[in-house]
Order: sequence, then C-alpha cells, then structure tokens
Amino acid sequence: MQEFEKRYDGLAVEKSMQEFWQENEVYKFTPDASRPIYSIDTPPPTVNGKLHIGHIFSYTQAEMIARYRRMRGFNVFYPFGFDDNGLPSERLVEQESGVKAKELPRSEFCEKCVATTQKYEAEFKELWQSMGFSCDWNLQYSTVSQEVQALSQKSFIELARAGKAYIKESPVLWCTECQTSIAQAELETKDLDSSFNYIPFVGEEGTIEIATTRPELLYGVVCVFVNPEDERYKKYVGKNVKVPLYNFEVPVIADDKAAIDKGTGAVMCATFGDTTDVEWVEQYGLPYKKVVMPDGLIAPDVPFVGGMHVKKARKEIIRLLEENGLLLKTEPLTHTVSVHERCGTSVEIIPSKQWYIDILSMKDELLAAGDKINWYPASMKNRYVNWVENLKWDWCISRQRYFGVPFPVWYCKKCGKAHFADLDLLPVNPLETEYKGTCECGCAEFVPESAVLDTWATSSITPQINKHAAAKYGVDGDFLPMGMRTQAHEIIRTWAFYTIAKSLYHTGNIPWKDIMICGFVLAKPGEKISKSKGNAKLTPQALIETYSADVIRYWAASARLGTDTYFDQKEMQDASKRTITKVWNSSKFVLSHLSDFDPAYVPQVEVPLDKWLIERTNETVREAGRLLDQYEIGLARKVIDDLFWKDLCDNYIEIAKERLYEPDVHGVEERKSAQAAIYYCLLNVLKLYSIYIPHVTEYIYQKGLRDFVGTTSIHQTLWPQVDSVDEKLIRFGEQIKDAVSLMRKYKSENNLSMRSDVDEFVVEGSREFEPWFQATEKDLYACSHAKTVIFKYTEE
RNA sequence: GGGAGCAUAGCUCAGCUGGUAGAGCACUUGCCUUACAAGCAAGGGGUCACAGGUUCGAGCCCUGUUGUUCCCACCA
Repeated sequence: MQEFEKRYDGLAVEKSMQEFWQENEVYKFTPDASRPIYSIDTPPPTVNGKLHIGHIFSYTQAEMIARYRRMRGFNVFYPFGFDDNGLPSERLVEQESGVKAKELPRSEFCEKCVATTQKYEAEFKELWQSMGFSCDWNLQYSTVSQEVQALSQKSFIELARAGKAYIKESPVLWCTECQTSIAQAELETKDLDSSFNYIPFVGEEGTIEIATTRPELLYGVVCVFVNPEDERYKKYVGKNVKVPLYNFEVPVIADDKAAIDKGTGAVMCATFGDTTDVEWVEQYGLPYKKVVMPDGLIAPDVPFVGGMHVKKARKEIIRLLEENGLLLKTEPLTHTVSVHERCGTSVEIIPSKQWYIDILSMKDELLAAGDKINWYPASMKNRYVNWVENLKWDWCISRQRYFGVPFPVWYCKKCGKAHFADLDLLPVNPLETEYKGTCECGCAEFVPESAVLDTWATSSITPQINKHAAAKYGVDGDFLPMGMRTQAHEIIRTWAFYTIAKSLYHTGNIPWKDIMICGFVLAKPGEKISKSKGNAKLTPQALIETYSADVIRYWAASARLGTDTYFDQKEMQDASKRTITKVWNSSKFVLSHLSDFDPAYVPQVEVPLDKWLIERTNETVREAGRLLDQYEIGLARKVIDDLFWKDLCDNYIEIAKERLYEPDVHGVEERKSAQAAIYYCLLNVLKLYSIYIPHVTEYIYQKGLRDFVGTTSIHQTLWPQVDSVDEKLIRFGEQIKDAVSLMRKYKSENNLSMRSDVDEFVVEGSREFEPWFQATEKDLYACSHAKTVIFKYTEE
C-alpha cells in the first residue's frame, strides 16, 4: 500500500486521475463479441453560450448510468456531440459580434459561426473532461460537420421520396424578428398587456359589435363568425356586414368554434390572426388578404397603415377608429400570446412556401411508439402523449436562415418541380453546386433552395448519427434501437418527439428502448437557471475549481430522477465534501490493516459478525443495482451511504477494531476474518461509489486495492455478483447494533467517554442467534470496556 | 379550460406491493475514542395539507377540497 496523505486534495488528484484514464483508454469503445452493447443517445448541447449548473446536473446523472452499465458488463457506447448549427448558434454570433446575419454575405456569416461555435465547443469539452465524464471522445460528433450534414440531407431526401416530407404554400408560423418560419414546438407563451377594442360591423340587420385585440388586421378581415346557437346573431347569418374604417363587406357565417361567452360572441376572421383563422379560411374557402409582411411591417398597399410596424399600426388604427367614432369601448386585458422561444417576439401567421414533415396523419403510430418505450420516470410519458394529441401543424422544417444544413434541392425554373441531389454526392450546398440534369418538362435551368433545415431536423437523427459512428467500429445490425436516451423534460416535445417521429419513418421502429428524463436545477421557485436571467452566479468551471468534480457529482446524484432541485451551495459543500472525506479516512484505516492480507481468505470467513458485514454489503449491492436499473441514482446512492457510513464505519469498525490491532488477544484467525470483512465491504463500497465519485475512488483503488484485484482501473471492474442474501445474518446484525446502541446511550447519558469502563453490558438477543452472540463476545467486551458481558436471550 | 407532479421534523427530502413515522442539515447535551473534531455518541422536535371513505389497521388505497409547481390549450 502507498502512503495516504493526511487530507485528501481533490482538486489535485482529479486532474491526474483524468490523465490516468486517458492514458489507459479506460472508457474506449471497442466492440467485442462477448459483451452486449449498451448505447446511450446523449443530448448534443445547443451551442448558444455558456453551460450552467443545470447542464452539469442532468448530464452527470446520465453519466452515472453509463458507468453503472459498464460495470454490469455491457460494452457501453457513450458518445458526445454538439448541436452547433441553426438559429441558437446564429443568435449567439449575432449577439457576440453585434452584426445581424443579413448584414453580411452568407459565407462570411457562416465562417463567423464556425469560429464561434468551435471556441465554445472546446470549452464544453474541457468542462466535461474536468467533470470526469466517461464518454469516448473518439465518437464525438457535431451537427454541422460534413458527415452529419450528409446524413441529415439523406434523411430529408428519403422522407421526401416516401412522400413524408412535402413542400406546400400555406400559412405558417412566422417570426418577424428572426425572419423565418418556425414550428409549433418552438412556441412559448407569454403574458402580454393588451386591450380589447369593441368596434361595430354594420349590416342591413343592424350592428354586430366585435371585440378584438388586433385591430391592425381589420384590412385582412374576410369573414365574421358567430356561434349557430347564439340567439343574438341568428338574423345576421348568411348576410353581409361592413368592416369599419375600410367599408368593404364580409359575410357572417355560423360556426361552432365561435364561443358565445368570449368577447361579444362574434369574432372577426382575419388572415391571419390565429390558428382558428387558418382553419376557417381552409374550411370555408375564404380568400387571403395580405396585411403583415415577413419583416413585421404592414403591407404597403394597406390603406392608413401601410409600411408601419405592427405595433405602431395597431395604435394608429385605434386612433383612427376613435376619431371616426368607431371605437365603442376599450378594456385593458392581459392575455397569453404565442412568442418565438428564441427571441420572445409574438409570432405571426404568414403564407409562404415551406417544407413540412407529415406528422398529423401519424398521431396514432406516434402514440403507439410512445407506449413501446420505457419512460423513466413513467409519468413523463404524459407530456409526450399530451403533446402528440394536441399537435395542430405538420412539422415545418425549412428555415429562412443561414448557418444550417442546406436543403439538397433545386427547383425547375420553368415548372417548379423539386429535384433532389444524388445520395452519393451528399453533403451538397445547392447555392454552390449546380444541378446537373434536365427536368421532365424539358427545362435545364434550376433555382437552388436557399433555406436551411430546422436544427431539430438534424438533431432528431442522433440515433442514425450514432449508428454511423458505430459502423466505423464494425458494429452493424443490432445497433438500433439504442439502449437509452437521456434528456431533460423541457425538450420532450422537441427532441424526444422528433426523434421518435424520424425513427418511425426511417426504421419503422422506436429509436431507443428506454428514455431517462432528468430534472432541472432551479434558482428559486419556478425559475430556470439561465444566463439570460442572470441567476447563474457561479459558472460550472468556477464550481469545479472551488469544490472539485466529485463534490459536484455527489450533489448531482441527490435528487430523485425527473425531479427539479434547488441549487444550494451550502448543501453541496456540506454533504458532499463530508462524504468524500469520510471515504478517504475510512479507506486509509482499512488499507492500513491489510498489508499482510490475502483476498483468498474472504470465502473462509466464519465469524458471524464478519459474515454479517459481508451480507449487508451484498444486500446493498443488490438493492442499489435494482434502483439503478430503474435509473434511480439518488435512491441508490442513499442505500450505499447507509451501508458505508452506518454499518461499516460507525458500527462494524468500531465493534471489531480491536481484533485488527490485537491478534494476541483475539486470535490470528479472528484478525484475518476481520481483515476479510473490511476488505470485502470497502472494496465493494468503493465500486458502488465509483459511479458517483470516480476520482477519489480510483485514487484509493490505485493506492491500495489494485494490487489485490488486478484490474487496471476500478472503472473496469465489474459490479459484484449477488445471488441471494441471508436474511438471518442481517437480523443478527440488527440485534448487535441495538445492543451496542443501548450501551452507548448509557454512557452518553452519564456523560461518560465511550472508552470508559462499565460493570456490565447486558446484551439482549434471540435465542436462535445464541451461538453467534457467543462468538461475538470478545468483540462486545472490546467495544464496551465492560467488566462483564451478560447475554439475555428471548425465545421466539 | 385539459393533464401531470408535489404537499411528511425549523430546512432539504426518503418512506417499495397498507402493519409501531425516517435520514441529512440545523438545534441541545456529552465525548480528544491508537482512520476521521472536516469526527463520534446520545437527545429534543411531526394531527404525514384538509375533509370524508374502504380496512382489524391508512403517510401509503378511494372520493372530494385547498395550496403549489410543471406541461398543454386559451390569442376574437
């Protein structure tokens, strides 16, 4: 055994352990026939700025599962990726450089994006390494790489050829700030102060009052809807009314979707104010009147407000209505509006030509797929089901942006038909490559598609990306579905959902067998930790440098799976550091008594107390394994804590200590037996803990256990095999602990030192354990300093 | 408005298929004990949100209520 320092210096040790793992390629993925693969689909973080403690929290929980499965004998495929294309990265670059994407030539802007994302990716990688993550960096991928672009384009072409991806001119969710179409999943809701404006629509039968929050869309009104059951408006149905200010006539139609109790019960349908308008226009074949343009300005041909921004136009229309006596009433109102999650701008609905992936017709299959996947925790499945059931739009996958995977598509100049790139030529950028071919219509001139794919369209094929990487190692066939997906609950509706959808289309099967959903770290009730909210005071880097990775990792394992947790520095400091120190000290003690020990002795242990410790260890191994199979890392850690702290340190060692020091008094065999017990328990405690605190456990293993075990790294050892647990021994141990506890209580209540002498120590126990108690007599003398130990047995 | 989670000690939480309420922190008291004072021992502290119900027995199961968090919908 090597010397143990008085104090454990985590910061210094961790670095050298990480180097040790790297040198010995401890986490390298090497396929071999003897070990089944357990593959992990881990989230490629969006490169949109710094990581915060929330990332550390959820990634660490998944990392522990990787370690656990590795110890279970699986060949763990644990890659790491970066999602570095798309709007989030563009916005990061725009913020950092102060230049808008559209102000630069496309290629120049993309170069900036590459430079920026590379810088952040290097930081991310360093951070993960300093947390001791056991991923294989040879498997690293990035969604903007040529390789992944090719896979993403291939996925698109396959779906297009199968009729699952289609292009359509249609109203689409649009962000006027980012000037791109977006998908339903990118919506967020926000409470905004607005006003309800009551305005008159005059017809031959009288006047219908309509309350609207969007008077600037008056010019786009194509119809007025009332509920067919609404007595007030029955006489108007089928007639026309005049749109105030503009004085053109629109029909009044009865439809169930008009709610009697909302506003005045009559609603104007404008193109387009909301989703219902879109449905109505389609259902009743109503015309489209353009009001809002893609840049958020009112179309120039709209009288009174043409060329104004939407917000300004609203004020102007209200002013005009008032001036003309057409504003009957205004009420202030706070209502929830849909905004773009990336910039917080209210979304508009604007018709344009976009690519979609059909999901609405697949709801049943998507729900069935959700049923086939094991959700941990199970309740998280509800979010998926809820989302699928509420989908209203097909997935719009085209974005009018710059830094992303291009659509491998050209359109015939004459007939407009879409032509796809050859699969062998991927990746391709149609803006830089000409389409070589002729359209069926005879035309040989083509217009390239300038849009890029939604980031999620690429990140939703991570199983395929991983399969591609695995293929390089000769793994084929059984790779999909993967073993598990890990992610946070906020992206169930995006990442999990899109991945399931794409997997269904490409493979007809689910993408992974299990999905593990982690919680968030909250700053205060209801608030996510994020850079933008300024409450991520301590960066992960600073935390690691202050507390060490193991301390943070131990803390990250304290929450129940899927449950959000509050970040409390004090908690991290206290509980985590205390445990690591205790692990250090107890290991120091145990190993100092093993200099002449032979592990072959373990199966020969006959001393009941020692057999109890071994059984308790086995019991914990089994229970922790059961919990970890359910991804319950927090609960598993708790049972390990109990074994380690209570049973090994506070009870067993305190009771049996003298046997280790005094073989002359207790016997040479008895000492060997105690050595075997503490060896077995400590080794296994360290193994169980190694998934949580990999650095300190490895350091101790190298110092004193590797020579006994032989395996290069503790992280290459296997989870102990436990077939059954002897409950009788466990009960015996409980009785010993109870007896010792009473003795300690007596001394404590009498203000005596634990070392002080007492006259008698009365030990109560079951008659069935009589021989075992007799065999423990000397230990009980030693730990109690009693002149007489008296056994009292109860029959049962 | 629909759905889900949570409500247990001052704080953070654990309590698996119903069987005498648990841990850590904090607090009190004591103990330098040949690994550890960054420690050890002991103690105080809870109508398990509320109201019903099922049961020999409910923190746990059922119904309802309240509070709270989250997801989704509501944009007239």
